[in-house]
Amino acid sequence: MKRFIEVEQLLKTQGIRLTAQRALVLRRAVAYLHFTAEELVKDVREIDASVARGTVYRTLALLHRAGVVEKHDFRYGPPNYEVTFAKAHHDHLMCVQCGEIIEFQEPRVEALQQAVVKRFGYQLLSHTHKLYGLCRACQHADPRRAPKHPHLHVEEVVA
Amino acid sequence: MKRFIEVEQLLKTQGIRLTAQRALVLRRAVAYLHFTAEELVKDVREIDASVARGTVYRTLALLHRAGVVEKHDFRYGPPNYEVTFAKAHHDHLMCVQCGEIIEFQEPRVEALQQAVVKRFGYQLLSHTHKLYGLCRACQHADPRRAPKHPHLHVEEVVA
DNA sequence: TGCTTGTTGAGACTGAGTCTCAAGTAGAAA
DNA sequence: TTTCTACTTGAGACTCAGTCTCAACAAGCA
Ligand SMILES: [Zn+2]
Ligand SMILES: [Zn+2]
Ligand SMILES: [Zn+2]
Ligand SMILES: [Zn+2]
Repeated sequence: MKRFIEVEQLLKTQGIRLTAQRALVLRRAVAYLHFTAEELVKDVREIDASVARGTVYRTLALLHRAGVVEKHDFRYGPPNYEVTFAKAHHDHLMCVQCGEIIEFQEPRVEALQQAVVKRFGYQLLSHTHKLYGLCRACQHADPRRAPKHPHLHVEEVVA
Repeated sequence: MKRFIEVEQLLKTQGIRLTAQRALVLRRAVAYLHFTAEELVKDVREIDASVARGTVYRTLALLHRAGVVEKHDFRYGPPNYEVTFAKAHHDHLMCVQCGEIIEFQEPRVEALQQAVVKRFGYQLLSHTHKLYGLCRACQHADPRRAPKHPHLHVEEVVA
């Protein structure tokens, strides 16, 4: 809820109108850690079926432009979105077997990125750094047992 | 041409049949540094219009399974493929303005990745590390001049 | 030669995302 | 309030990349 209100204020300062539909989309988005666009569509429409798919996509794009939402192209499954507003920068480690996503920070890598771009005369704008592997459980489990990239993590349930 | 023959031999040891269609797809693929699936379809069909789209995709998947081709999801534009067979591991730096792609190696980052996964008890299988920024030219150029993510780099022209 | 299996072309199909447009709001002005 | 304008929306058609199906077609083999 706190995140929701912070974002609400940010949008106001940017002159972006927070309609009822947008508020619902945002409220559901901040409830997730990572989510796909279609998951969010489904989730939102379960609460209010009159909200059109296009509206969810438009709002997602809006929030992205406003710097509230980031898009992650994980190699397995469809792209993932994340409300990164008011969250420290982090990169991701994913279990290719069960789909668990871990967020990590590694300042030494971030520093080396600057060194790399300097080598080529580039100005660094952004980066993605994703590690893929097997979590401890999946290293030992029967590979036929675990489902591939299932459910996403829901942080809290907002009514 | 050398790469083509090396790959040809690798496929033979894996018992994968190199049909005329597959050979054409492969021959065109090794001519590129990075390419999209649809670009390769177009390219191949310009030489032999009887080759079906499905065949190009199937061959790409085949080469991927054989460890010959890698897929890169750059954030801008459609996914890119690369024949990485007999090439040293590298990561990528992309200019978001003109689309230039630079390959770089940074062993210290590779080492730190191992440290990260160890922290979480993971076994590292693979990773992607992409830096996005502005090349020297685009930092100074009028932003309206340069086209966005254009042409891909062709390494050699194979008849 | 026939048998078996793998491969292909053609085209239907899918899923994710975009676009269009008429109808519906929210403010701002009067 | 009413009116004007600009923004937003729902509905659904559309696009594009990629996948699937299947009948026809080769390769390799006995
Ligand atoms: Zn980072
Ligand atoms: Zn995250
Ligand atoms: Zn690397
Ligand atoms: Zn490369």
